[in-house]
Amino acid sequence: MAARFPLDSIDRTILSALQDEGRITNVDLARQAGLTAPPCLRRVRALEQAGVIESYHAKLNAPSLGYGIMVFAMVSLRSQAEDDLRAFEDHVTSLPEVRECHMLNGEIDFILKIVAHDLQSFQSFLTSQLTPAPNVASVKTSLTIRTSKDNPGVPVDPE
Amino acid sequence: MAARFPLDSIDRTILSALQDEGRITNVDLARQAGLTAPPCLRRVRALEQAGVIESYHAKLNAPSLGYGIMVFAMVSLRSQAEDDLRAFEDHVTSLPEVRECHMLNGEIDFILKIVAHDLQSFQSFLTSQLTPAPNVASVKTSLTIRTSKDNPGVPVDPE
DNA sequence: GCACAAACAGGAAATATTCTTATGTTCGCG
DNA sequence: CGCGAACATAAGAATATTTCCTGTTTGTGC
Repeated sequence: MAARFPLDSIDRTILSALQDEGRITNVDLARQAGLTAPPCLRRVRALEQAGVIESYHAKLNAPSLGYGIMVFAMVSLRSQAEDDLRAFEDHVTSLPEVRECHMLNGEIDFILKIVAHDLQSFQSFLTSQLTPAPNVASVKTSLTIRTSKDNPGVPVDPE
Repeated sequence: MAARFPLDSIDRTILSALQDEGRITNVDLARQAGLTAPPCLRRVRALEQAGVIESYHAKLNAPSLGYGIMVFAMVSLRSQAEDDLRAFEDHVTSLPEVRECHMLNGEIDFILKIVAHDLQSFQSFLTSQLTPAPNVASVKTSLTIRTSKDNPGVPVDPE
């Protein structure tokens, strides 16, 4: 669903509002978009169908759930053959502590966003699950001290 | 709202469901949690109030909105004095292309997640907004080739 | 140029569903 | 036995969703 779609100004207003406030009611959304409820809902459904809206999620407070640690890991592999890349991706996909995995260009092959309950459990995760994984050449990790900006998605220009 | 809160198994079920599916109806959520609607809604409201649920967001398809490029930028500053760190954070907060800004330990001071319409607009953003910013010592950027995992938030263990 | 039909998008009204509040009821505990 | 906490039931209000209708635009044939 790569969704090439002609998005007009009303669609963008809707998308921006839903990205900011995913549980806004359709009535309020329609008001913001300058529509009545039915056509607004039709547009939302069409945007979902087309894959422009991929999903909806609650953003949770990690510390409240016992996750006090967030780490970025820069991983380099020994082989960059497609099969080996896939194998690594499959491996990290199966690890719940790994929340994001992005393949990069340059010397670093992957950057991972990892969460953990505390430093100790992160260390044990690192040495038991990540560093010894097949084909891993090097792992450099950096602890997050604080996050000053964490906006979802992309800017939605009114246009 | 750092929210220390005793979360029982039902709360965790609710949080997990909302993190996965932010627009689930309270009726369905209650069914999953093994409750009727009213106590389920009370719990959701309490979790929102306590800051365990911070917000809700639609996840949008970036390419559909014309954002084909995602980049990680590793930034080092000349001074790590708190005022200088804050100044840099304030600066990137004002840049819509920068979606995330995390302060790290070690040699790299910040990692930024940046989106752009294309390589050209990213280059111009980089050279006009980021590299020449006050106190910036070095910026290393890595283009995202593909993202194989992009899960929201944290794992929610049933416990 | 003009009439017409088809396709499209929005609005109004009606219905179904959900949310929300008020009011009992049960259970565990002191 | 009384109390408080948490849930269920029930009712009313708000919302979502469907259906149908209207206006506009587009393209076509005369």
